[in-house]
Amino acid sequence: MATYQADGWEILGDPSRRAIVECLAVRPRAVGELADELPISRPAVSQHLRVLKDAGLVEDEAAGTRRVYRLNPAGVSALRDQLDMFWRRTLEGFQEIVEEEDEEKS
Amino acid sequence: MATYQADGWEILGDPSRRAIVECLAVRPRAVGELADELPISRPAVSQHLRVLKDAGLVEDEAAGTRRVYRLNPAGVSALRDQLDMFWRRTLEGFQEIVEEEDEEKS
DNA sequence: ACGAACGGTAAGCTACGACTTACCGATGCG
DNA sequence: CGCATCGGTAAGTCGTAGCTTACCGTTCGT
Repeated sequence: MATYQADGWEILGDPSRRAIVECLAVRPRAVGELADELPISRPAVSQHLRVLKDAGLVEDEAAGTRRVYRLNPAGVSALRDQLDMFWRRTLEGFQEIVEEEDEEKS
Repeated sequence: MATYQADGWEILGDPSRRAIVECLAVRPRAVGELADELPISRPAVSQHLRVLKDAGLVEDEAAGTRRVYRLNPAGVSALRDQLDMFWRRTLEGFQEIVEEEDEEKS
């Protein structure tokens, strides 16, 4: 896999990209369909799809003159894990502090 | 709370900010200490801390001439929840697709 | 075989975010 | 009291991510 994980956060840091992911989560779509639902142009969508594809988050499939994109299960869960790692590392040392604070969450 | 959640992803999208959070997770620190451990200047750290504070992720406490920052448990878990919501929404509709794919990995 | 639909790519513009230097107020110490 | 340390703020620079328009190749339909 030459997925070359671009840090995860960089990828989902962009709102348009998150929208695309959420959109594809509902069901696979062609590029034009995505562009219709988003406030950006079709080329912009194409560029985002490229990033998502490089990250292994989506895969594409030719369907006639159209190109249908869908989420890639493996890529999605890989990214999810990567982000979870951050939280794990953070909350790990952080746990002690929380315990000191005890009841703080109102 | 006028925390005004700046979308979560925007906040942790920046590597320096993530580094600060991880750093504070270990133990509270003064601004200068943070600047020493990071490859950026002290004012830059200050600006990041501002963002993190506005987001309710950290809280500060005056200690003499120094100002000690620490993670805010409530803010951290709130942010975590917010990000989890994205995953939940995404994976929800996505689940069906995964089941269709069944064994597709490898 | 021609025209239309679809989508990827190139080139260029723009806006914004991160960083720096410079300055200032506040606090602690001799 | 000055003097030094610490940190927040202002102002300005710079890089880059995201967007658009324009163009081109490919595929389907008739």
